Formats: sequence, structure tokens, C-alpha cells
Amino acid sequence: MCREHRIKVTPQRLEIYKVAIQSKEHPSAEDIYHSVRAKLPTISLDTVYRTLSSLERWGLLFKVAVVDDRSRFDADLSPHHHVICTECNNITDFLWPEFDSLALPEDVTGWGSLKLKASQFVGVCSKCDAKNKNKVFSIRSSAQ
Amino acid sequence: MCREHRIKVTPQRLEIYKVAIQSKEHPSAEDIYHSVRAKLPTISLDTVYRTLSSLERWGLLFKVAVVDDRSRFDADLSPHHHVICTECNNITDFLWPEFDSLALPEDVTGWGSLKLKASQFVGVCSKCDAKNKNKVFSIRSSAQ
DNA sequence: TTATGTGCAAAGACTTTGCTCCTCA
DNA sequence: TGAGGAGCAAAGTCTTTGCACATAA
Repeated sequence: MCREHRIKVTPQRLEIYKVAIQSKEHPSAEDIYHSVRAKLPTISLDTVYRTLSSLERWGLLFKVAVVDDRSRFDADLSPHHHVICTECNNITDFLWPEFDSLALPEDVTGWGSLKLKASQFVGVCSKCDAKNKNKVFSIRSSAQ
Repeated sequence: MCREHRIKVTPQRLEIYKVAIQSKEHPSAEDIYHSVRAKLPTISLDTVYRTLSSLERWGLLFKVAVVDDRSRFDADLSPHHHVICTECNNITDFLWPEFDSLALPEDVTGWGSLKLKASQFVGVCSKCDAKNKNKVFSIRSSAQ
């Protein structure tokens, strides 16, 4: 793949891409940095940033979203969508074939050339919802 | 609206919200800052940030996306969607009633409580596409 | 009057960049 | 051997925060 792009194959690039495609957590640059350090202890964070930026340029990876000021990446190129929890910052994948087969509105087909077509939902996941309710409850009870 | 939330009505808040709902450009904090300064020359950027954050908390405004490292805001709460051009960073609205009436997949309905349901497309708009082609052409011709 | 909000300045956090040495091809 | 990449450190941006003064209610 590097050879296709006529650039050097380095252990850093191999490992960063490996971590990216194996991760299901939509990791941030720092997450990837920590994972990669397990195999390449001397790698630096800026190499991770530079490599992620290259992978994105080559279309092997993309920024899913920016959550809590951190960019989150996804190397899964198959059609899927994301729900983001604003409490725990988890990003969950889901499939939605009905969406994928929907015809795009004319405003979009005439707009330009699309790179990425996805839906994105934002909310609070049920786990965090439950935690919040408990919190409210305990505040109320302690306030009595 | 401020009174509903039991907070003070200040000229800064009024003006920031006014700019936000009137703008169709999905402005960044800095864009809003510049617009508001026309009427309130002494306003500071951190007041804009603080107010935008409040408006978001009250559900009167939301972050559409982060483009070019800047958060972009939208106070239009009616159902609509966005296409983002990665070249000129413009965000264009479009309507898509077919999407809006589509049933959500079970993975999402069971996931938690949604705040925001929208689709988001990323690509290069036709204007920038045309510019790029011209650029490539002129490079080629000058290289001859 | 008093709880809140604003301005100012400085700090924080993530990300990018210049430069030198190293390394893949 | 030579072009391109990695590491290091420092700089750049956007955004947040502490504090004193101002202000809406």
C-alpha cells in the first residue's frame, strides 16, 4: 500500500495502520500513540499525527468526528454510521442499509463530488443516562 | 428566553444570539465575534465562547461540525442536513424529507436518548472542483 | 443590594512545524 | 548514496479559566 503511493515502508507506518484497522474504538491520535508504543517504544506523537494525516490523504482512514477537542479516527471503510455519546465520548458503529440505499437529494448530487456519506447521531447512551438519573436521585435524597 | 432559564438578559447575549440565528454560514466563534463587534465594539472573544456554550447547553444552538480546527455553530433547529466542502470549508444546508421520515435502526433506538439526528456529507463542492482542475491544467501547461 | 456576567490576561490542550539525524530503497 | 521519514523541541491555534470590576434584577 505504501509502495502504491511510492513512499517508504517504515515500521512506524505499518504499526500505526495496524492499530488503526484493528481498533474498534475510533481512537484519538493519543490513543494510537499509546497502543503503538507497546511495540515501538521510541515512537513520537508527532510521527503519529503525521502518519494519520498521510493515511487520511491516501483515503485509508478518515476523521470520524472531533469529540472533547480530540480528533477521532476510523480505518473501517465499509459503509456504516456512528452514534456519539456526549457523556462518555464513546462512538458506536451501526449499520443502516435503508439509509445506504436511499437516493441522495438533488441538492447533494449537484453539489460536487462526495468523499464521505454517513449519518451521525449525537446523544446520551443508556449507560450514561442511567448514571445521570442515579446522580440526580442521590443529590435529591442528600438534599432532603 | 434568558428569563425562562432564569439568567440575566445582557446586550451581549442578545446580540450573539441574533447574529447566530440570522447567519446562514454556520459561523465559527471568531466569525460571530467579528459580526457582534459591529454593534458592541468592546465585547471580548471569551464572552462569545461563554455565551455560545450557554446557548448550546440550553438547546438553542449546536455545534454542527469542526472544520479546519474551528467549531462551527448553527442556530437553525429545523430538520436539515449538511454538506461540508473540505477545500473552501463552506457548509451547505439541504433538506431531505426521505431521510427524516426513515425509521431509525434498532441499534440506535435502543442505544440511548438522541439529541441530534442528521446526516453529514463531506466532499469537494463543484466550485472548488473546477478550481482544482484549472490548477492541475495550468501546472501541466507551465511544465511543458 | 447582590448574584451574575463581562473583559482582560494568562493558561491549557491539541496539533503542526523546523531542523537534524537516521533509514529505506 | 540520496530522497524521504522519524524524533525532538518549540511554536501555533483555538478554547477555557481566574480574577476584579461592572451590571441586570
